[in-house]
Amino acid sequence: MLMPKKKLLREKSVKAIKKNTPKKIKAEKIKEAPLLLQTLRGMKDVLPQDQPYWEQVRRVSERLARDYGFLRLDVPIMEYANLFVRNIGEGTDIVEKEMYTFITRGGDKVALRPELTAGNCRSYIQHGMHTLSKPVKLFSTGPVYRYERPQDGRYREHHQVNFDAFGEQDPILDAQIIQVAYRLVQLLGIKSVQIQVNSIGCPVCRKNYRDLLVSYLESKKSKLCQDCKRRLTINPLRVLDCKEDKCSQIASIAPQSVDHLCDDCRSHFKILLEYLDELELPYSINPHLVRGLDYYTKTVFEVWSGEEAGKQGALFGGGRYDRLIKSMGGEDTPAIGFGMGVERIIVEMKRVQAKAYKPPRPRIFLAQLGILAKRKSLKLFTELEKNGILMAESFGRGSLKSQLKIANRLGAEITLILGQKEALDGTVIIKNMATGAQETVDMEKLVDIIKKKLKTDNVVIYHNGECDHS
RNA sequence: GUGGUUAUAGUUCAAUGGCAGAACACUGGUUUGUGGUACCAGUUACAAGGGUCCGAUUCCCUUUAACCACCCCA
Repeated sequence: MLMPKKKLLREKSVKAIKKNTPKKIKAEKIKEAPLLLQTLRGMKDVLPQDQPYWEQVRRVSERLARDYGFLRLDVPIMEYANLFVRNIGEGTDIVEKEMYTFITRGGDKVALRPELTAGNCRSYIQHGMHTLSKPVKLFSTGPVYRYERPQDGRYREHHQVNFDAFGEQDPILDAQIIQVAYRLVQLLGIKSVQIQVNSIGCPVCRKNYRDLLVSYLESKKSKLCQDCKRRLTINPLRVLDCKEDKCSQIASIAPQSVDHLCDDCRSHFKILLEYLDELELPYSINPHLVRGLDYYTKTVFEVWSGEEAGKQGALFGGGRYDRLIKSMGGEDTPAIGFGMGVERIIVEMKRVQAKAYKPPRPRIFLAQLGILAKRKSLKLFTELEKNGILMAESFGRGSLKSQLKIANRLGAEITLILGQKEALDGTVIIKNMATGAQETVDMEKLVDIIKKKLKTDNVVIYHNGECDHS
């Protein structure tokens, strides 16, 4: 029942136009920016001072992707809106009120992606990746967009790191994905975490369970909070992780999904737990763990910070989505994956004082004095750079004093001084910043001498940042 | 989307219904081509708009934004 790709795509675009013409925004509601010098609400600049954390996340996740055989996939940040509406679920808040949806000049109803999985699946089908040897493991990372009220670590534009594996239903893949998630936080320096797992079953046993749960909750309906009364019809599973005391009490004695799985799902879950035991992961079964997106089946999991599953929320999570590819019009392909929010994990890294990436720092400062020297210094810098010697400079500054001040602040071990006299003689002064000793050397021999000095001083040229891969 | 707290310099914080202050940071200087400390000097702010008032950064309203709790999720 594989629909022709072109037809599938065209059908979507036509639907997209017909369905849901955009609600007209009243003219007076359209706001011009009061201040141009301000980021949009919920959007954030990643400043140089925060880059070490971002770089750490990039390095660690790319390394894990490589080590566990995940190939990188990048897909556009925009897709037909219906790709998300249909696959994430029409009733979910994400598509109902949080998507950035708009009509293009060409009349296509499109959306900025609110998550990565749907686009990855689209790409998987569109490019016939089912012909690759299974499992097809994909790593993706990039911005996603949700129009919601911002808070610390939660933005309208945030970045996710995603690991997905397609085409393998063996629970060993579930275990491996969870292991990757665990390794990821470990390598990021968040040592104290707990993994919670649950199984919400396949569509069949899930529906049976859901009916059971609803009838149970109906009997207690009067005691539920307002939100949960609403959830009861929209997404009853969500009642299970309501934080209201009265609801969680009711939830605590509610029927549990793990007790009502079909044979296949139960054995899948049982084998997964055996693998997790074998991996010695700090996991626990949380029968109240349900995830917000409609496409999940069987295994769902979350990574929590701290030893106890206390008040703190999940850092990130994921699960199995065995039906998604097929429902999108692809071959029946089981899949599992997880997504991690970068901003949120960085908040946690800072909280636990995790190590961030330290870029290589220049050990040498190049100072110049006088018009001729200034002119020559530009080229000298390049000559040294070509030889792999990393330097700092402050060409715009005039006085030697201020340049040495900078050199000192940057912690340079050596300052090269090129003055008027040296520029004429074809020499350079090498000044040891620790001792203050100076020597004048021939410009020709400079590269060799520097290299030698850096070596004997036990300084590695281009020494690598301290990205701990223990 | 709901409720709450907040908004003063690049940063962290003061004070005040009547000329807005510190620390750190930044720039320069303390003689002519030499850094860390010290000293001196300088740049930079009342989020935006309206109202009350002789006068508002201060009181009130609106907007915008940040943060917190919901909601939801990463």
